[in-house]
Amino acid sequence: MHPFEVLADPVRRRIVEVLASGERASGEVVAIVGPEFGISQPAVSRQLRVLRDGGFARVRVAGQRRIYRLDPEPLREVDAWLAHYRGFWERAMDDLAAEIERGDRERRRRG
Amino acid sequence: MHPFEVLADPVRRRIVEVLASGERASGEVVAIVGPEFGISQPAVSRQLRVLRDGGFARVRVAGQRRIYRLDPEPLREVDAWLAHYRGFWERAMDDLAAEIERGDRERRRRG
DNA sequence: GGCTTATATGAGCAGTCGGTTATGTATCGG
DNA sequence: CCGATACATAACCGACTGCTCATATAAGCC
Repeated sequence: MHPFEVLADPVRRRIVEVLASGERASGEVVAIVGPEFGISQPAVSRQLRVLRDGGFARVRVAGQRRIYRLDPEPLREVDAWLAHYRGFWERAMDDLAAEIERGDRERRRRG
Repeated sequence: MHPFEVLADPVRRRIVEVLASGERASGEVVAIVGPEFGISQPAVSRQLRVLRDGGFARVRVAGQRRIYRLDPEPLREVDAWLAHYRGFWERAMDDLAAEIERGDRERRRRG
């Protein structure tokens, strides 16, 4: 699954957010995210699986707990994809700035 | 539609790519993207609509043509979201570097 | 005006996604 | 061992996505 596809779901984005603050057991993620979205334990568990399969999360078994930890790799991929367009939008920003500048001059000229 | 949701589709990502290289008429986008994905004109047209609705593209009417131009705003949103995690993966990179460093010392020590 | 070109939209349909309930599989604790 | 706990998976289902073909809309050209 493509990273963007994984991040298309709000529950998964939220889980990424949660995991970014540190490792969490599956049950902890359920306790946080479940109520927020009004979804059940299996629903969260499946989203964790998608994150795993998508490379966003690693699991470690600790007794009866599964500890999830964020893997930054796919996020870096997204960043790399985005980097292609960074030049583009900075240029657009410059154009906008130039436009505003031009408008200011215009208004000043008119008084 | 959330930017990530818009970018979840490969056809739409490709169209963003195409538009990043400059304005294109709808028909030009169809001519490029259609064959690449083996999809019809209406299919491309509908993806252009999703990009429009998602704020990724602006249209200008020129006679019977519709000229599409990329709007960087949603891309910047994605970048902003990602920025929260940039620190996280840089830290992860440092950890990895430290790990490699440690491994190197280990190997050196063992000869 | 009537034909052609450019593009969008409607209707219909198969496939996928994400949810639910029910159940399976380990591990912990007495 | 056995019940409780933590988590994953199975089976099912409704909603949504993205495609197709057919058609609508509007401008360009003679």
